[in-house]
Amino acid sequence: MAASDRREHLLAAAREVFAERGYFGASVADIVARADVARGTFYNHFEGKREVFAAVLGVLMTNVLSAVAPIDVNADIAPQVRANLHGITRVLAEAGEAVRILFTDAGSVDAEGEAALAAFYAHALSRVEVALATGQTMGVVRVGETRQTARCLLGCLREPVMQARLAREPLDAAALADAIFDLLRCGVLTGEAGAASVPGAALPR
Amino acid sequence: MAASDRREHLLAAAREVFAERGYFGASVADIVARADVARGTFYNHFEGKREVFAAVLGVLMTNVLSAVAPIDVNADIAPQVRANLHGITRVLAEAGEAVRILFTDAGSVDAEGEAALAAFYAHALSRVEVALATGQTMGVVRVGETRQTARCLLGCLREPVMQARLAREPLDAAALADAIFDLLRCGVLTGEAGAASVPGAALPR
Amino acid sequence: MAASDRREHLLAAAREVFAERGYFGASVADIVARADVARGTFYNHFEGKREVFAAVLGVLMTNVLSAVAPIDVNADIAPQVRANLHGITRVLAEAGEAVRILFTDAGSVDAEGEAALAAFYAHALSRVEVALATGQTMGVVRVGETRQTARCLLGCLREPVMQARLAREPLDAAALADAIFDLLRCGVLTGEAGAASVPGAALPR
Amino acid sequence: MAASDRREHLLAAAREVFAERGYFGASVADIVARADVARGTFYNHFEGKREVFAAVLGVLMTNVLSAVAPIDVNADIAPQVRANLHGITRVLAEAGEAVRILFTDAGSVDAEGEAALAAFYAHALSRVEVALATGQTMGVVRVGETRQTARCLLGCLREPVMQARLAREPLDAAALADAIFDLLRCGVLTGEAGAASVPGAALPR
DNA sequence: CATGAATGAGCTTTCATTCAT
DNA sequence: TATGAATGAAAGCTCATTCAT
Repeated sequence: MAASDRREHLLAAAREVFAERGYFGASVADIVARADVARGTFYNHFEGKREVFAAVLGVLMTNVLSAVAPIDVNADIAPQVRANLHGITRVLAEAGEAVRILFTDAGSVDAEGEAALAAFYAHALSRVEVALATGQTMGVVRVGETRQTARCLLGCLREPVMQARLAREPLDAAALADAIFDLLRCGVLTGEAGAASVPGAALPR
Repeated sequence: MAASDRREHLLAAAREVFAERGYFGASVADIVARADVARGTFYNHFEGKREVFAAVLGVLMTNVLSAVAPIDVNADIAPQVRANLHGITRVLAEAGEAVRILFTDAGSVDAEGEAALAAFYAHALSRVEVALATGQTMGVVRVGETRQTARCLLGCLREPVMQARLAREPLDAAALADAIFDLLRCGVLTGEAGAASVPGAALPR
Repeated sequence: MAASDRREHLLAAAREVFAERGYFGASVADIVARADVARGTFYNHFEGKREVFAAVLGVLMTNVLSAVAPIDVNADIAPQVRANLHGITRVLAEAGEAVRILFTDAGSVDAEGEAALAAFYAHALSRVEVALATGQTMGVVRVGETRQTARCLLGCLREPVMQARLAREPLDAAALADAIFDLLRCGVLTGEAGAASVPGAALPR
Repeated sequence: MAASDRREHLLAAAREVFAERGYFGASVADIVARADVARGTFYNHFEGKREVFAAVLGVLMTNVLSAVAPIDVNADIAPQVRANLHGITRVLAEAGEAVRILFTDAGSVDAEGEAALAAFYAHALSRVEVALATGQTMGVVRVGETRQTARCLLGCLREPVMQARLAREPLDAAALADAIFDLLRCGVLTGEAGAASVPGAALPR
């Protein structure tokens, strides 16, 4: 078997095992048993358990990020946002159990892993924040704070996915995307479908 | 020292250590060192590492749940929702680093821990769903799917809290609660502050 | 068993195993089997294989150095030198097989070990060199180069000891000490028992 | 490349690697990397790591032994001894770092290696002992014990060489040979340059 | 109850060697 | 003969847990 094929084979096995047992619950022995290779073979292709986890994680991160298309500001915004939401939820649904690697384990491996995850989220969130700010300038996003809102939107993606996994129910990517879109449309998009008043000012506190 | 004090003392030490290092990064040695007691003493009060973690987690879950007051349907709904949001975010902010125990580690310990977490979330989410359904009946919540929406709302709480932790920035509980409330008000609450049209029907799909 | 007794017990076992198999041939499993304790017990008392080796080596170095008494320059020099030679060879003979730890393994463990050994020898050799220089001033040591000579004297101790071990013959400490002393007396000590002429000048080169 | 050239090439690479890292610190991977050949090629030319080490060691042993010329009993003894000393130290100086292979690693590989080394030394030492005994018969060597003395002489060669390496200073072969020769001349050679009295009898014990 | 030394299963990793190409 | 991916035995080490004091 060619070296890169073997590496992919091991990567797939590792992904399965990490998805099933988590980073700490998975042993290199589990991975090589799943891949049906000898222990040493694993170490011919990866530096160790830590590195293969990073590689698996990297694939997941790339998949997610590549599911988001840039917004064309000259076209209708809402359909593009909706398409992106569908794209991401579809990727997450395709990842199946492996989403736990990205959403649960990545943050609990070690300090370095936490830093890598922080960098990933910082990147993703800044894209969302920029999009929100741009939308505000264009008048398609209601004015207001963007940082917490961006994080909330991320949570709207992450949480339903993880909850579906916890509840052992299949993830309906389309339904989730629509639910989030509805939240967005009636919540952050202005215009005929949006809110008439400035949020945070209408109610006495 | 009385037995129950000793237990509380160990529990506090365990909470600190788990918050700093995570479940797998924390050792019983760390906990007893933090509590300044002998190893054996630990096992006089807890069955083991697994159980003390469950106890720490239980306290956190109870704190969060107890921060939510029942909605009085005869009074204004919105201010009550807002108060509850402020209550939860305040509790989470007070938990500080320990939120990682609830939001990150709890789901990666083992299958049993995952089941416990699933039960906790099932409980919490069902309360939100019931509230949403009640609100729909009362006409204060827009009609539509409730399950994914409830999960999204949970994500709106969890994610900003965890992102603040990852970014090593202090959590501004009030600002977060307001941001979520704005999302709610313009997104899921109907009436004068909400959207005029039925979500999901306005845009061609 | 008291902690320090256990440590001594393990140290003795380690010394035996290292003496028999050498640093790399010895495994921690061998040591704990010899000491008849569990693996973990070993790690309660030593940081690891490397450290227990250093501890064993430290004992040997201390034993050797403490076998050498300072020379009293107001008394006869020769008998004191002779007594020191007997002291060292006796210590080395008592060490038995363990001399290989000091004379063979210490230098091949790693760079750090080599540095430690270099420091030990630098210390020991500088004492010999100072003694030679002092002797030259007093007129009891023939004039000439001291550094290589000091190293030769060290070799006169080390080599016969190691050769006896290699030949699997018991080390006759007294006979060795006398042989070295004879070499010294007729070679480096001047006076009636020494050489009459200046070395290196008598023969054409 | 011809088979024997390939073998020499690997042998040279192995010698360098063993000299730098020692037997246990060196891996076959290091050797083939140094020789810039594939792993399998190594095993086409040598049975394994153990054998290539033996081959490297054999070259070193041969070099050292061949540096010693037989003594012509009809000519002056002293200059011949002196020439041999210079020959050996020159060979050792030329070996550079590789002397550690002969002087340090050879004895710590395994029981078989120790036996090989014992045989080498037994051979070398018996030549020295025979020379000493012959010298005694001829009256050019002082009477007395020869075995320990022969070992001491070996130590006078080995130790300064190793100490120079440990101290990371270049080996001055000529100076060392002279120092040893001075020791010999005033210590073991009788006659005009030697000691007047019988060693071991002059001092009260 | 408090203590802390002892336990040992289980982990990650290394590396000399093999063998199909 | 050259190659280099695959092999797997064996190593050092960790740490949750036990139990005699």
